[in-house]
Amino acid sequence: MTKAGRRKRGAKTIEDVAHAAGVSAMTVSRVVNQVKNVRESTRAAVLEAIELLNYQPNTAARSLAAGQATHIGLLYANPSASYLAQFLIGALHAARSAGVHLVIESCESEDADEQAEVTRRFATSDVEGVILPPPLSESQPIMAELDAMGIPIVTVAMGAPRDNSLNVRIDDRAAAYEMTRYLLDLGHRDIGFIKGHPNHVASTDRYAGFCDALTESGLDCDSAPAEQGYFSYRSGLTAGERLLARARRPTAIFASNDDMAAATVSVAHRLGLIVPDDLSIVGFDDTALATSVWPELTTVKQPIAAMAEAALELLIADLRGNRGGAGRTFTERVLSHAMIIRESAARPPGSRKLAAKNQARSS
Amino acid sequence: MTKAGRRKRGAKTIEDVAHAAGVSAMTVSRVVNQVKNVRESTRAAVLEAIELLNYQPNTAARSLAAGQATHIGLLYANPSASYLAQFLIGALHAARSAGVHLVIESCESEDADEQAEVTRRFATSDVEGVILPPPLSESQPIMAELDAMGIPIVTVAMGAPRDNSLNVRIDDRAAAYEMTRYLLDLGHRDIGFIKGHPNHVASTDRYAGFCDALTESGLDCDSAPAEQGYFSYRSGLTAGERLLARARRPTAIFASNDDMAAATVSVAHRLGLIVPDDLSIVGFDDTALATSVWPELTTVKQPIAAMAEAALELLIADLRGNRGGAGRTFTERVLSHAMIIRESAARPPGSRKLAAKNQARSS
DNA sequence: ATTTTGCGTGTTACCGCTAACAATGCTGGG
DNA sequence: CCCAGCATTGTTAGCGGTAACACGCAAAAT
Repeated sequence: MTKAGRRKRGAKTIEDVAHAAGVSAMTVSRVVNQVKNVRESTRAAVLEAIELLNYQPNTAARSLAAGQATHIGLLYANPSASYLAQFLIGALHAARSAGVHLVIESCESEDADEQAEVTRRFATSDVEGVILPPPLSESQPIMAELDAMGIPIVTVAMGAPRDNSLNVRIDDRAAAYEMTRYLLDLGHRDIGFIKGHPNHVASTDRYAGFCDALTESGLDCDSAPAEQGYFSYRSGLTAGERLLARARRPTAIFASNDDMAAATVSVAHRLGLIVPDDLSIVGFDDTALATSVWPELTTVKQPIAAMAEAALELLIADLRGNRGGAGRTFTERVLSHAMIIRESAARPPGSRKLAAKNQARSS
Repeated sequence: MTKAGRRKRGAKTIEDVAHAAGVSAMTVSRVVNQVKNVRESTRAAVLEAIELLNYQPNTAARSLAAGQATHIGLLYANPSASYLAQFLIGALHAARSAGVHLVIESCESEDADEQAEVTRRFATSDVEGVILPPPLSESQPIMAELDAMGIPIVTVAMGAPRDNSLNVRIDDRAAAYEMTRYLLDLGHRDIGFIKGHPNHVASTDRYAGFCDALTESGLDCDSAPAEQGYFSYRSGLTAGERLLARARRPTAIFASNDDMAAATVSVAHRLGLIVPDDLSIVGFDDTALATSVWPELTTVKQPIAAMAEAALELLIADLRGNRGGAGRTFTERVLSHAMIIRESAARPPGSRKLAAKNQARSS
């Protein structure tokens, strides 16, 4: 009677599985944790029992017994809301399968001292590793503080890898190259560019990719119209206005993220330009904003949730592996991006017939 | 030596605290869990020891021992990204203090059968309660499925409370009333309204609040220009266009959420109208979009994160309390909203002098 | 005065799982 | 044939808490 005393309704335990498979609990544990030294036939029997009973290990018991990491920190600072939402979803998903709690905290300040302060308070609680999504993945003060406390870090979308650290990113340069290539193939020759925040390495990479494509097509990148932006909608407004006020107006604009692309769409409309007939506009990130404006934005999709998952996996692997004491080494994971073609880009004005012809060809 | 064998670096245990306070571990547990029957002096001693050692209970051990809920489900369907981000942050925060894991899943389908299907799969995993933020908080199929499986639900921002359920919301009607009152006080008499999704009770409430204020000022609500929207940016575009195409153009527009307000701003700009000089536009929710458009939106702030926290707390309290077996009863929590005055609303055109005078008065 | 309450606290026995070690069985070398 | 050496599996002892119960003692009841 004590046996079922405090147990929850119907939850299967490792003991149930062990009994069903005719082995000991320890063996089941070994199978579940992919430890070697289990005979193939035994493993199969256990797996079958697990399947049969629909056994799901109790994460609380697991981390208690193993003394494993249980709290992973996530420090963020106002990226676009949709970026954050997707990132959180991915992180949460990974956290769940790893049986780990996510402790999230915001750090909005730009001031180095204050960032360090927030970080210290944060790290003093009980996080055993920290995930740093952009833009914090570029913050020196935060990383220095964490390093000093000996807390492992995994950065996301950081361009300048540090020694002895983990990083997850996409190939921004290649992605920007592809997008530019796409515009060039469409027939555009006057392509304007809105740069991202100068502190982000991703900004530089995207611009580099843009130039790669231009150069490849025999165009001079330095003479291509480019304006500085800061990844915000507001900055996109200004940059867009400048670009469209130029004597020789570009027929296409490539903004370094969707927020700035959306702002440019708004500017174009105010000027009475039809997108994409008079002007093509493309973005980067494929955040929710890309599909909420009209026309919907052609953009590059970053696998944000997947990146968050990868980051957490990397960190946990490091944490677990590191308990042995061996120093960890630099690890990076590059996930793949994807071009998302929607309605905001088309052939440049004056090439309609060509457009129609090609449309027919491609269908 | 076995004593410190598997223990993690420096983590304080309940035993440490007990020793420091000169009591047993059980007593510390009682203090931590706010159980009664602890003498005041003992409690103080324990609290002091906790403070001193900076003790933080191990959530894994706690939920293992108590057999408490460990996984709370969160089913969502594309609300605006910034709403979701904020909601997740709040939920995560509360989940952490409760030592509970959040299991989140999306359910985008509008189809009843499919919703039921997703819900069933979701609930079959091991969630012990489910949080339903809008718009899912209005979904009958999902709630019916969950009810059938005996899984407690807490809805957020649902207008039509069910028997035997938990709900968290703000007073949409009062908030909309206040906002309309604000526009009226500014001098507006022709105020257009963009309604929210007809399936949401919040939409009805907001419109009711709008009417309350109008009626109070002796205006007829039925003759006030109102267009149907669906909470999306796109629907705001259409509604905004219709409203501004009217023969008698409103001097102010109250959109039922920020997305639609932002869309209306965009339409106004396209028509060459200056906001707020020619036209005042206000929104609802205070999502990130409100501050990313220009001019920044005057809006109503929903305490989204706090609502998520409240929802989780309510659910957990129910879960814990319910283990006794007593049927749970209807509980609702209404959080307070706030008016956020920014730059998108001003006095109607033609009342500049009055505006200046009042400005002076109010400062 | 003795029993009854019941409050405040300690003891014991787990929760479900895994580290460390022990035991078992098998292979092959001396 | 015995035993080292290895692969495989079982046993024991917790991880850090909490439920349930036992216990001591003062105030209230008989």
